[in-house]
Amino acid sequence: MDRELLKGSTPILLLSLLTEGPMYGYQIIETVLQRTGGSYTLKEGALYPALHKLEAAEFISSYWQTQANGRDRRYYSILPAGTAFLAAKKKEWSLFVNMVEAFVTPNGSSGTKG
Amino acid sequence: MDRELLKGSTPILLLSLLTEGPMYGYQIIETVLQRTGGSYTLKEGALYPALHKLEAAEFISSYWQTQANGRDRRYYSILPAGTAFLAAKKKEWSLFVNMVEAFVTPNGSSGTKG
DNA sequence: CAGTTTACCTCGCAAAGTGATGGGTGCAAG
DNA sequence: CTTGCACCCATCACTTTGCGAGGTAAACTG
Repeated sequence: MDRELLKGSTPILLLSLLTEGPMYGYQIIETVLQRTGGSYTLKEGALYPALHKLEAAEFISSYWQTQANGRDRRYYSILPAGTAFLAAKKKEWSLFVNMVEAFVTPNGSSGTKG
Repeated sequence: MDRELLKGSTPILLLSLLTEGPMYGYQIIETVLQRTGGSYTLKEGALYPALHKLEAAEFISSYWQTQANGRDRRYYSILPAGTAFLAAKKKEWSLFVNMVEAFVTPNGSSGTKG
């Protein structure tokens, strides 16, 4: 997967994931890895800064939770502002996709065969 | 349009445009501007370095052409290697889009309403 | 006790886009 | 002839983002 293509899509991914419920960092990485069948390993160096930025913007909030075994995990959950931001991002996303596809397939031919 | 989303999509855009025929820099900017209805202004600082990189990789080639009025224009045209590269990029692109959409719409709902 | 897994995080680097800036030509207005 | 604009090329410093590597620490495994 082209890393340059990924740039900018991380917030959408994160916010989308969090609409399914609170998650912690390590879990997010594992989830992305599993759902993409191993083709996309979200890196810690990309995840944590992105999470912190989202939290600083008050799109998500975090809380520490201690498990039965004593380990602490930092859970992130989406805030109303994050949901609104995600909705805006989704629109931007489809605009972006439509734009690129318009150039890639100017005549409208469905050339996306895998 | 989110500029971070655009990162990495420029080569696909450029190569796709050039499959329609040779074009020069200024023309590319104007074309993108018109086709997107003014929503995406491809910047010179993004275009020229991208074009030069593509040429260095021998995906495209350029030639200067003098117009009737004496002005010179640098035309770029796609090479066979560029066509092949574009095909690979297209696959990556659809993989990428499918991946993001899988997270954005996990249940498969077509929620991309304007 | 040592190694692996879980779980958090930061830092230096590379790649790409933005805004600013600059060079030069042709043409119309004053 | 000078000013200004449209055309046309291009580079540079800065910012953002992801990557790879490194660091800390606790619990489980052998």
